[in-house]
Amino acid sequence: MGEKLTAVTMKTLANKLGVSVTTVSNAYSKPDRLSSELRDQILATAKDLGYCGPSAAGRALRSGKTDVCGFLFRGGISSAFSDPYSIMLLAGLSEAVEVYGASVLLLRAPAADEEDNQVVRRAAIDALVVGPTYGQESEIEALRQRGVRIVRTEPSPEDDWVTINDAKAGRLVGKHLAQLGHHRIAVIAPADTDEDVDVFDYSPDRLDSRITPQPWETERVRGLWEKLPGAHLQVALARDCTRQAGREAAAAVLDVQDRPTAIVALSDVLALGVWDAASERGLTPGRDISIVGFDDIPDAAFLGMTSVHQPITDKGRLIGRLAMDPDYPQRQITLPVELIVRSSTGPAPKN
Amino acid sequence: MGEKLTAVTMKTLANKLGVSVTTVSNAYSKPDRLSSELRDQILATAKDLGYCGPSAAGRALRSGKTDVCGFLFRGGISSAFSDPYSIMLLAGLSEAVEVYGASVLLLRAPAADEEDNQVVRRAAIDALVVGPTYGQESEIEALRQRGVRIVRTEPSPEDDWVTINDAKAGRLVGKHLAQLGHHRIAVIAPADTDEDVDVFDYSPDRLDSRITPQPWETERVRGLWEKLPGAHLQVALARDCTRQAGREAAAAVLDVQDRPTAIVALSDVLALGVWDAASERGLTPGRDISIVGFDDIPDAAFLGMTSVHQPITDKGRLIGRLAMDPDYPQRQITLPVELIVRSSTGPAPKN
DNA sequence: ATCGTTAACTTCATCGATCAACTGGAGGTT
DNA sequence: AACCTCCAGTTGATCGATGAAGTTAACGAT
Repeated sequence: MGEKLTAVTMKTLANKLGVSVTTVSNAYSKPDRLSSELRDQILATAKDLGYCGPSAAGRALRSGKTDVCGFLFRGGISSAFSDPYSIMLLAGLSEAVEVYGASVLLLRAPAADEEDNQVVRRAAIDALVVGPTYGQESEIEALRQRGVRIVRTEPSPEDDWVTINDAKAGRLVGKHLAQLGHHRIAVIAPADTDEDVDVFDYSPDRLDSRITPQPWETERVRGLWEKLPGAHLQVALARDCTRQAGREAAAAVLDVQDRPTAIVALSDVLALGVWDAASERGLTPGRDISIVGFDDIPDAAFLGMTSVHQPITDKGRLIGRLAMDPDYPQRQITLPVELIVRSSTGPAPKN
Repeated sequence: MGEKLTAVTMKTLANKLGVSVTTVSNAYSKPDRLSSELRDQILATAKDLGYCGPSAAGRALRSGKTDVCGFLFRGGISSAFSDPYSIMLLAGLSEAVEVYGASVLLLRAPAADEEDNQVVRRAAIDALVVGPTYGQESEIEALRQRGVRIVRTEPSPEDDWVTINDAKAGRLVGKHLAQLGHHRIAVIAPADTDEDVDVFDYSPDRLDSRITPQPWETERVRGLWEKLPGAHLQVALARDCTRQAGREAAAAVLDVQDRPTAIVALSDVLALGVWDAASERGLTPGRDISIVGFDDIPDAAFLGMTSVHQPITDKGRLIGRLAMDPDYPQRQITLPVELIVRSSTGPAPKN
């Protein structure tokens, strides 16, 4: 009987007060278009009736604004949350987006073999942040046509982006290791595969053929290679981008006769795993073996990891700003990188 | 001239194919209501015209479903991302929510002193996950009236929840420390304040008056107290729930004449800070001083922290299920806790 | 006295999709 | 032959709000 048969809408308020629906709408979104007395009266009545402001759906449909910024994860959500890099990026992004009164919607990108996922197409968003390249460009294209602004973390001709110079990051590491006299070097790269750890001698083509080529990965290795002419460069593929996977991959290159004198992990999470693997074998990082990471996440810095710093949180903030503000002047941005030398690297052992 | 004046909608498709809009709609959401030939034809045409599926706004308005689950953060987003607990919870939540084809929307709860934030009211969500209690119940109430399902991480008469028995968690720790012979104990509690570290002798009332009473905090201390009759229990308030804050708070209780023999941090992140503070003073956890945390996060487990384990990711998953499935039978769930004894606790030193 | 302007509202059309109810025909029943 | 059912669609109303374009009345300027 006394059930709530109809929801409270602007119409309810309008009828009760004898004003038009538009006026009620204005009370919320354009306060200067009506007398403040009436506005107060409307808001008071709203509170009385339990009306909690304009419905997002109606508003979104009519005005086309949702005040939501999508964040597209590659692979599973779990992978995103297991890497401090993603988390810090997300933190910066949220912070910036919040300033515009918007929120962040986490979207899972379908894996390459999944059928097109409706989750992304169905998202009600004003802008979409796309992480490291991910096959399904057609979905993104469709969203773009619908007026969704796209912001990427890698250069792209059509969209806005905020990135770092990954090749330079690689070169910084290469130069550092060259100066320390390292010649036998292993690279740990994430591969997103279930297979066993795979180790092979580096060449650009071979790397591309083994992993879904992610620009940030190939660029980093390329830069590294550039500054290490004549070095013996191996690549070990890690199952995914986690500490444990880094540990396993490192094990594969450490447990051989002529182990490398330096190990470069393409991200700090992997580098932490390398550290674990080294410690377990009684090797002291920086003395018996050099370890370098990328991204300079706090956990690694804390241990004394030599790493290429990038302003991750600032990157997130900038991305958020680009996403929410179509008038922000600079729309394709490269942030600086810097090698932070700590205790995990040292001269190559002389044996 | 050739600008895109009108977006491609279902109407566009319907006109082009000479069918009704409803049929186009059905092609997407009710495939069994039309012949598969026609459906294929519609989808093909959609691809041709660059139509990317039903607009979320229209769909949300008419059907009332958004396929979005809100997650309300207390305090700033930054605090949420700085605690592995939140992140693991979020990971589990996302994973579960995804199964229902939905996504997670991150919402920042306004601080107590901010004016009501529209972000929350404007959110287009089917369900809302509310973390540790947060003042603005009226906003939540309004959403509830609009049909948004509320799921909490703490017991609540009106809503669904998934929680742990915090008092029991406290008792487990208390019992453990009692058995080890500890009598001088300090508790590190997060306070969300900018003031200096504050240390005082424990009593339920005093604790409540110092911090915004969060049930999980007060319950944990209460349980602890229960199993430590006659012990000298101090409380030190940490600025917030970060490692650094834990370190500072621990410093305040360590740098005194009769320092406690055991320190209980109300969360593992804080406990890590305590560990740092102890190490800096040359104290070995488990021998010179015992340290206990809660939540059993990987970083702490890795170091050997004694902690009360709770299935955080599963908690997130369950919360997601409750949020997305109104028919899930059990709607108020208490998950088990378990004390994991590691190297950070040991017998109280005899001096 | 007339015109222009502004404040404070109202009217009307519309955003894009979905639901409830209905239709025409093919096929099966009794 | 009359009746029922199911399939494959159609029609029309509607979700809740907002932008564009009026409409008043009051006021000041000329």
